[in-house]
Formats: sequence, C-alpha cells, structure tokens
Amino acid sequence: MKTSVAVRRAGMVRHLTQPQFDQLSGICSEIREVEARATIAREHVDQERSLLLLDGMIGRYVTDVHGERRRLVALQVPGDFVDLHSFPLTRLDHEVITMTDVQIAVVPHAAIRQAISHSPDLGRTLWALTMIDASIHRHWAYRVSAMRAMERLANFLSEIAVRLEQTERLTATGYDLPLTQPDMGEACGMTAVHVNRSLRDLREDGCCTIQSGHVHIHDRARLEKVGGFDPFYLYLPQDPAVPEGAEAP
Amino acid sequence: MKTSVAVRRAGMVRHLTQPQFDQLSGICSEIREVEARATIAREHVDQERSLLLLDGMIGRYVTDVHGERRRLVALQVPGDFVDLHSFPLTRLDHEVITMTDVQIAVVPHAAIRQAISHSPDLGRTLWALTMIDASIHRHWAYRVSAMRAMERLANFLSEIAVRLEQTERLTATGYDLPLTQPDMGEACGMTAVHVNRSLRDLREDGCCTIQSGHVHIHDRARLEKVGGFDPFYLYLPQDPAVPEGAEAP
DNA sequence: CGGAGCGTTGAGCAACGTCAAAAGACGTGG
DNA sequence: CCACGTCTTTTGACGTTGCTCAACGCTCCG
Repeated sequence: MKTSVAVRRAGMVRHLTQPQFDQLSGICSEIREVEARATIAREHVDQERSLLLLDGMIGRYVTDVHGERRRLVALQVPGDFVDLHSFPLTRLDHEVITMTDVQIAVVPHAAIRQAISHSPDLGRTLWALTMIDASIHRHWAYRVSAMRAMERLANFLSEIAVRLEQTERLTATGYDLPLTQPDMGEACGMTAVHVNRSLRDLREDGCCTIQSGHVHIHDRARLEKVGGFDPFYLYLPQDPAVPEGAEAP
Repeated sequence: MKTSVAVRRAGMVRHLTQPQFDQLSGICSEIREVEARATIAREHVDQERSLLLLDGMIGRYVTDVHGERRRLVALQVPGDFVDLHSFPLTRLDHEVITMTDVQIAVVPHAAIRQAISHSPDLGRTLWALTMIDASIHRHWAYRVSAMRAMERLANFLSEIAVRLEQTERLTATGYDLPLTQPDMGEACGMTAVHVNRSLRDLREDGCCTIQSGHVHIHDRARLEKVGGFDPFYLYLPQDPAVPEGAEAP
C-alpha cells in the first residue's frame, strides 16, 4: 500500500481540524500518481470522486466552444482539494490537467456524503474550502480585468508564493514553479511574448527572476507592492504555525 | 408582516425541491427592501445572515487596496442567493451593493446551520448553489481574460438574458438592465467610452440595442454567436418548466 | 437655473498582440 | 557521440485594440 506516504495536514486542508483531517484521510480510497500534462477530468463529465492534491501542481482550464482559446482559471498547489466542487455539482464545467507529475488522494463522493451526514461541521468546513476557491476565482477575475501585464504577473507570483509558503515549499531563494511562459500567459491573460517582456521588467525592477522553473525572489515586499498584493482573499488558516514550520516573519 | 409578498421558487433557487424551498422560506427571518446603490455588506466584515434576492439586481465588487479601481465580479438576479457563501466563510472578501431598489429575504446563518444538521441533502443543494456561483466566476474570469470587447459584451448580455429568462423577466423585446455604461465597463473590464463604442458595434451588427435601461434583443442567436455563448456553465435546472412559465423552445 | 452624471463622438497615444527569427535546452534515435 | 526535432526563451519590427483626454448635448434633480 502507498498509504505510507505522508498525507500531511498542510496547505488549505489546514482549515480542517486534526480530527476532521483524520476522518477525511480515513475515507480516502487510494493514493494515485499521475504524470505531467495529463487530463484528469473533462468538462461536462460526471464525477464520482474528488481529488486531494498531495504533491505537484494541477491546473483548471476553461475552453471556448471550439477548443481553440483556453485559459487557466485556477492553479492548485499541495493541500488543495482540486475538484471538491464536483461533489455538490456532479459534472464539471472545465478541465482538470496536471502541470507536473502529481500525487493525489482519491476521495469517493459516496464516502464524503456519508461522512457529512454524520458530521455537519465537516460539511461546513469542506464547503468553506470550496468557497475559498471561489474567492480566489473572484480575484483572478479582478486581476485579469483590472491590472496591467507587469502588475498581473507580480500579483500572480505573489499569490503562489504565499500559497506554497503554507506547505513549506517556499525557500529562502524563492520557489519552484513548473510553468512555461505560455502557461503563465494562459493564467494571466496575455501572450507568451508579453509574459517574457513583463518578466524582464520584473527582473530589471529587482523583484524576481525566473530561471529553469525556479522563481528567485529578490525582494518580496517589492514584488507584492508592484502587484498590489493583499492576501486577505486567500483566507489563510489562523493557526499559530505550521507543525514543523519554517515561517518567515 | 411583509411575508405576504410572493417568495416564488424561480431562478437559481429552482435547484431546491419544493419541500426544500418551503423549508428555506420557513427560516427566513424577514423580508427587507433596500434602495438602489446602497452597500449591503462590506469586505472583511463578519456576516451572520445571508440574503436571497427576490427582486432587483445586486452587484458584488472587488476593490484594490486603495479603493481606487473596482470591478464587478458578480451580478445577482432574482432567485439568486446573493451571499450564501458568507455562511461557510463568515467574513467576505468583497462588497455587496444594490444596483436597483431591491427586495431581499434575510436568512440567519444560525437557522441555516440548524436546518442543514437535520437535512444533509438541503446542505448539499445549498452548497451546489454556491458552486454554480463559482462556475460563473470562472467564466467571468475567462470572459475578461480571453475575449475582445464586443465579444465580452455580447457574452455578458447573453448570460443575463438566460438568467433573467429563468425568472420570467425576459420578454419578447428583451429585458430591463439597470446598468449604466460605466457599470458595464466595470463588469467587462473596459472603460465606459469603449463600452459605448462596442455597444454601437453590436447595434450596427443587428444584435441588440440598449436604450434607457432596456436591452432590445434584435437577434438573439446572432448575439449569442458573436459572444461565443454556451450556457452550460450556468447549470440551469433541468425541471420541465417554470410553474406558470413562458419559455421559448 | 445650475450641477451632476450619462451617452456620444473625435483625436492621439500607450499597451499589448502578431509575426518572425534565432539561440539555448532537452530528449531521441542513429 | 552526434544529428535532429521539439519546446522554450528571447528579441525586433510592426499593427491594432482599447485607453486617455476632451468636448458637447442630454436628462434628471435640487
């Protein structure tokens, strides 16, 4: 059995209490590994399980009718419940695609349903997780709607930094970001060429440098200022600290 | 008591079964009327009730740190549960502002909590309502990110047409839209000047004309085609028909 | 009657997209 | 090991969308 792999309570699932988290781990049917750039769930297709992301990154894409244009509308990091919304919704309105090799815990909807019926508080907490997801959607909409290219990228990179910080994947130098410039273009609503130029602007501005999949953060405060970043919409858990945390002030 | 006012099961609440809807009506503490352009809920403030919109329109706004830039990230129509997400989230990440004089039903969170603990199915249905909201967020993000001005407006106007159709507020000529051009600019991520020009394009293209708050739809199929509109993301109820419906084929 | 906000139009400009080219990284197969 | 194809990153030149600034008529309201 692969369940020996650490299913740690880090990231967004920290909103669950330890007993709730244990309960959830108990109803997880299996732990699965999927390679990069694979489609995990398609739009319009009924789902009977949800996926908790343990390691790697997963993207959620909205496509136009003809499948030509595509946008990244969400990026999931470890600790995120990737498609928990498929529990109440059943079918999905978008695609779920791995950005990297990932490790995911599979949670059958039937088990969720049963767990919730015995524990309404767990239901409300899971509901809250999906509502934080919705809050992030709102801010992604705001970002692409109201911000300029360089600001958008700075804001995006700041958000990912905070979210990875919650799972101790942020180091002193920065963090790994397995996205190409075309990917960032799909996330921030601009062309790959313009992503490239805007990243150069950020670099020359002393904010950060991206090199071979690693975001070197030179001046985090400056990056967040350029991006007009305020993390309140992430509803970060108010716990005193991550278990064996390495938190920056 | 104002509860004589018809609280009809139309619009998004049609996802509730009639018994569920009756149960919800029962826990509604009051029916309130609020004038246009009034702030109903502020960001960062804890909420202890949610609001079901009975008549009028309500907008949800994300603002930047300094309160200068603002975007409409959601527009609620009758039958929508405006801020049901404040039940699991408690505090809000955005502002809720009336666009028109509105009539709203107030539902205390404590009552929701109690109702759900006795009826997990009601909980799941309410959860689904908020997830449809999230789906709409995703498509608003896609819209402002991937579409051009005229396409964005056509898509936006098509969405509102379908949603108003669900509450029988769509007539043969079109529908009432209590938004100014600056409002539409905040919704679609463009300036009021460009909204004006793009609306002219839509008019000259034979799609629709907006005059004194009424959208005259000349060719709905054309409008939807120009906007690349596909309503699947609205998760419309599959009921055969609205009670005393006037549905188009 | 004056002010404020909305709708409309024009002129000029900045941001961003498109097209194109070339260099580097990487894996594959000969 | 090298040749090759593919993908990514980077840069330049040029085109276009949509923004800014400005003006004017309109309606509504105090």
